Amino acid sequence: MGDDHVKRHWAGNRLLQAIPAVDRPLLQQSAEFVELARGQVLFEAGQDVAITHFPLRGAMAGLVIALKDGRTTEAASIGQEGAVGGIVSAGHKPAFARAIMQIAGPAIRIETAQIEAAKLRSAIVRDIFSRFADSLVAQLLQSVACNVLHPLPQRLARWLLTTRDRTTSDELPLTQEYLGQMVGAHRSTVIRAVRALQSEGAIRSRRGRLTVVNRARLEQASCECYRAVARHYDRILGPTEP
Amino acid sequence: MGDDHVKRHWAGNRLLQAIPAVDRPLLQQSAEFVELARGQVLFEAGQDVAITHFPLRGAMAGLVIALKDGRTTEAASIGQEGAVGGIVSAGHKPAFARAIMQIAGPAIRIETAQIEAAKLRSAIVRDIFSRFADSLVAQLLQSVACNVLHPLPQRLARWLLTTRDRTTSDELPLTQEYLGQMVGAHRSTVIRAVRALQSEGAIRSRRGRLTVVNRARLEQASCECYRAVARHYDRILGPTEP
DNA sequence: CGATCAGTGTCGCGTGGGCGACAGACAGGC
DNA sequence: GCCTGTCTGTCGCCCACGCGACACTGATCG
Repeated sequence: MGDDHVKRHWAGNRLLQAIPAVDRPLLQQSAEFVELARGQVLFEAGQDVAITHFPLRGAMAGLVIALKDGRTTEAASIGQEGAVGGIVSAGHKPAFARAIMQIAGPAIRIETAQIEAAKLRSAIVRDIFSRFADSLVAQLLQSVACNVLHPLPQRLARWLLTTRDRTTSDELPLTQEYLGQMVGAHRSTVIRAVRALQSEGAIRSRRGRLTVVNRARLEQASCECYRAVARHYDRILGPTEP
Repeated sequence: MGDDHVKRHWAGNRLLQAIPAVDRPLLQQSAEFVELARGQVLFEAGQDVAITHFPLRGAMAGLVIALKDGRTTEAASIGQEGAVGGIVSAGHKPAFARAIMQIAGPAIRIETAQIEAAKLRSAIVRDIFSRFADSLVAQLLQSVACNVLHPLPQRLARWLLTTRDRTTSDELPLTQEYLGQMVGAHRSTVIRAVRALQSEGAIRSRRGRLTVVNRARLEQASCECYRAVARHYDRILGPTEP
């Protein structure tokens, strides 16, 4: 309920931060502060999404598509600039993808129904969520093209850059095996790409931890897709501080 | 304006058809019936989307991502089950992708602002568009995964199946070169796949025209992605007649 | 009726990357 | 300390597909 953590961390998510003070009480009432572990599933494909999660600084969730053969890919990622839940579709509909925590961290959880209520009441709230939905779709559109047209090394660099943006941190705690599942590539392929980036001085890779040491170099190694989406995010959601 | 064609063709689009009679007048007033040619651009990336198009039977639009090097891919397709315009994001925001007619045909065009007005007034209208937005996102999510995990022949079969569904027609007037741009593959690769499908008796290919002769075989040749998305469409938008 | 052009089909080369096997490094637990 | 499990790194095979070159065929138009 009216958790103290909630108010303290409210501004740690850009969507929540943008909600005008007048409209906050209802949301804050049903809001809870939670710590989410890596790998934690927020909802499964096919489930109704009763709760919407707003990742706070450092945390990142992913929308993951799982195939019958067990392989998975991350189709979109969401960090402190957005929310995971009934974002695009209002009301209760079965989720199409699984939402899973890719990078552990704090979040605020609010009942989706409350958000819907707030949207009905406030044009600004509607606008805020609609903007984020638009950005999310942009991310998806570009990823569809990127996945089919760009070789893995560039896509990997792109993924690292976006993840850095989502978490606002240069330290990414993840194994390369995991990384492979994200970008839909084999582990050995990932390693080759990681090593290349490392020898260019863009990143540094240690056991279970990956550090961005030179953002500019990384951007140079990435395909244009990163910039294209980032620009749209800035335009629609307002610029981000690095 | 109150074009006679409009009322006659209104039910040719499933979204418009679902709009309750009470809410129609405002929309119908600003609606126009148009014939759209293949290759016609509905809006460019970066433009504001003032007009929303509702394809009618036979017509299909695509959201296309263009790269700097000139290559393009279709990230999503929209037919008589949906609309192209300010679907996900309300209000006027720059479009992220280019919308282009992939298969020529009729459509109804309505000012996006009118649709927004109708959404404000009617919960059902809101629901209808929100459902379609949800389906569109599902299509995108699956495509991201599909493009990275499935080989071209399966993806091609999937594309043909969805296109068949969008246009509700077994005759697809398109060249293989064009087909290649859609699925993001080289022409020669497309031809190999087409020939394979043809020898399995799933399709028939003639100059600038492609015919689905055995839907079941085509579905067998496709990856699971087709079914996954089609099921979601049925669940969210209601079942389609074949 | 040939000329031209758009579209289809064939082939071979080169490579990105999937896939599996195996060998080190670095932890934490005993 | 050693042991076990997790993570990183290397290597080689092989196939899908990008890419370009070239030949064929059906339409349209003077």
